[in-house]
Amino acid sequence: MKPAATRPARRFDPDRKSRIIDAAVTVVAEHGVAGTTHRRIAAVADVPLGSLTYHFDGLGDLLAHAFGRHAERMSAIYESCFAGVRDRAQLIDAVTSLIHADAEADQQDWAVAYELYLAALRDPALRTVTESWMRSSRGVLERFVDPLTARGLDALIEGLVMHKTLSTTTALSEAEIRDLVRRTVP
Amino acid sequence: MKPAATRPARRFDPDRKSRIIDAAVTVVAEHGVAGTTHRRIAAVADVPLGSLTYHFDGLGDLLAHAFGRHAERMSAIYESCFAGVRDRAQLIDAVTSLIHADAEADQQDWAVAYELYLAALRDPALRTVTESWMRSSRGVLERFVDPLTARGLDALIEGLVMHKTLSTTTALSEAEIRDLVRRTVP
DNA sequence: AGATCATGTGTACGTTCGTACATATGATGC
DNA sequence: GCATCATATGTACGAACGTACACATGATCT
Repeated sequence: MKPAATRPARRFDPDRKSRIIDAAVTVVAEHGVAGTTHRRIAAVADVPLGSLTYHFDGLGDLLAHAFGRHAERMSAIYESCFAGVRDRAQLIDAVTSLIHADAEADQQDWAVAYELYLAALRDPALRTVTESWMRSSRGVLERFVDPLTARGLDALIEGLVMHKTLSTTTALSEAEIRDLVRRTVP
Repeated sequence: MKPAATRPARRFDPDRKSRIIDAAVTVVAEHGVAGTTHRRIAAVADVPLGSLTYHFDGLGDLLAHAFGRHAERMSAIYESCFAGVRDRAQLIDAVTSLIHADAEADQQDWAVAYELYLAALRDPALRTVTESWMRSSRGVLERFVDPLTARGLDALIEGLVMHKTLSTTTALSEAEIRDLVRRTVP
């Protein structure tokens, strides 16, 4: 008989490493990079503490993986958001809905993105992640508009979402957002 | 005779509290909120460790003061940047130079601002600081344009500066920035 | 079935943190 | 000049952190 109830002894958990990365993203979303610790991630992923240092080369390495995964997910969201765009009007609609949060990206997703930006500002090892994410999002926009307009749209999205996320009082209406978006698209 | 050279015994330092706040801003700029500790601030301000808990009600209180001071300084920069603006062309020039970092705000100032945004996202006590700072910067712009345009400009500034701060590779030229700014100003 | 060994985990260590508090200090009233 | 007390500071403590490592575990091979 097994030594029942003494040890869960959960072994052979094939996508444990992947689950740890997801847990790390969750913890960053909830507590920020500053509040992200091995122990919290382990608790969310439901794995022992030692499992983190076993699979990853320290907390920095784990954070890099987490941000990388988040960037991939955000890229996918961008991709699907602009998938059916055919003309200028549809592009404006897509950007507007992305900002107005009718799209798939919620408040927490953007919060993680901002955490990444700030972390990358101080940790050069994360620059590759931000660079590739920016290139990806800009690349999607460049299918429809010239590079400069793409930069402008990217910045406008970032800025409006950030203000929307922070400002508790007065949110911009969808019509107002569309108005602003339309101005930057020639 | 005094017990020379044993104790500096620096007492009655009238603007010590203010100096501690400045030191806190410096530490946040260099190490981020995550790397901001009592001990580091004390070292920069050149005061004993106990002085921080004496003058402030914990680290959170000190951070709030630091962010408040930074917001004031940024408001002053905005103010002086738009002081001589008379017409649309001058407004566009002012915004462009603010983004292009010919203005007084340097990279570190913006970094602190982003730290504040992120911290406020999780700490409601900091919301008052961000709210007043946003109201202030928006108020300056609203002297020249309608409220919606002010929001758009504010977001564009934030987004472009953020991308500029992060992206190491390709920076936008001043002419390109001016082009984008001109589009959002009707 | 039993020996073997790569794979995985519990625990303990050294460090650093925020904070509290007993004590030192010097300005002030007598 | 001396006692007094608000002001300021050095130090110590408990908690939480990242990380390392000795040991348990079960798949694999003979």
